[in-house]
Amino acid sequence: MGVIDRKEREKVEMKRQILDAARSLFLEQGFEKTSIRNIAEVIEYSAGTIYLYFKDKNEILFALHVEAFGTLMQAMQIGIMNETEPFERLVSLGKHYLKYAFENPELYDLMFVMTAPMETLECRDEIWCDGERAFDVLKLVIGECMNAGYFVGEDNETISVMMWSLVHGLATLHLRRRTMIFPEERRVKLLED
Amino acid sequence: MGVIDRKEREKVEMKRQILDAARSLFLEQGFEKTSIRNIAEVIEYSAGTIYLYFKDKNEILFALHVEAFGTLMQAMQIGIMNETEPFERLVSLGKHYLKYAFENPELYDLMFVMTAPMETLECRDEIWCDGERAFDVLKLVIGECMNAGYFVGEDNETISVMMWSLVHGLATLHLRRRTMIFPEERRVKLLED
DNA sequence: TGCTTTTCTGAACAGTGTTCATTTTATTTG
DNA sequence: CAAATAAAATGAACACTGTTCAGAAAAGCA
Repeated sequence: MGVIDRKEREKVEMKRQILDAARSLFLEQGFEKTSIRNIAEVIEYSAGTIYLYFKDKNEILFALHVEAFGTLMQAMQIGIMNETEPFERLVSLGKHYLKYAFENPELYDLMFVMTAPMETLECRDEIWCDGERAFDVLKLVIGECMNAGYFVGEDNETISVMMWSLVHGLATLHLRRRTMIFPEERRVKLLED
Repeated sequence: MGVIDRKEREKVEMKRQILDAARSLFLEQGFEKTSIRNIAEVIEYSAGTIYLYFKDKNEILFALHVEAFGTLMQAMQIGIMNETEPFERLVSLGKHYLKYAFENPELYDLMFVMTAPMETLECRDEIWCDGERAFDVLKLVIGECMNAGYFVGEDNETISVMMWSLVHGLATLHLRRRTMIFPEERRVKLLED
């Protein structure tokens, strides 16, 4: 029965097609302004067909959310690999995080800002375990820094929250305002001592 | 002609009624899920009537946005009044900012997160001048701190952006996740040295 | 009282997410 | 190969959305 294997492949390929079209449209004109019919038109199917592959418009968003977290994690991993000295690692991690946010502003939005349509869904818990894994990476790097004598007398988790807050705040403020003209990089270096 | 004065009063009162109903519904079920007909039903008028007082659903959101910034500014002013020593002022400012964000989570969202429906409008510039005034307050307080010898060798604007990023990040992360269980206050104190 | 202006309504339009009976297409069986 | 069965795709339909606008109702003025 090679047929059922092929069917399976066709199914995931169809999902891919839908997700690609959806991402492109979401990032181009936003989630709310993109209709199922729009997506259907792009992939040249009828609107109803999409509901054979995703039960919801929200489920499409959710799938894209998971993907986006995957690529962010990848970017963070690269940030870690590049440096060996603990503190430099932290700086590199921050830089790559911001780089990702600035290069994929709409995706970043989709990950951290657009909770609104999600919280209707019951996925609220599972959706953030990706986020927590990213947070674990940060805690790990900061742990190294503490071992190297950097944040003396402070709690790891506290420092991690601080760091993430700082960088996340930097990201969202930048994405929503011009406030800082260009030198994002210098800031990352200046901030810790 | 006291009549036209009364008409004017009735007009602003009607606007108030609409805004109150809209705020309540927005904060309760979200912007997108609230329809003009919902608002109309609450104030016991027909849907069309609302368009005699606001040209858009977005304009209603905009009006609420302005109001929310007003109350935030108020909260910040109180934060400043309470302390005289520059650094304690900064801490108090941060605390009151966070307090406001945590006590009015949906309003905070409305101010800083829900840009999505706004950016369609041309108001992008005027809408943020409120935000910049709040930022000016921060710069002022930080300026005092620098005079008192706190952030040596750093740029005022840079520090201000850092501070705001940190606090804003803290706010949004907290509003979107449980991550930090309770001790938000201690953090504000720990962070600067 | 009539006449004018303001306020309000409710039907209409084009769009939305979603469902489902029906038709088209693909696979398996005789 | 043809008939029967299973799978996939359609498009009409439903209840909703924001928004507009001709006409009805109310209020102000002479």
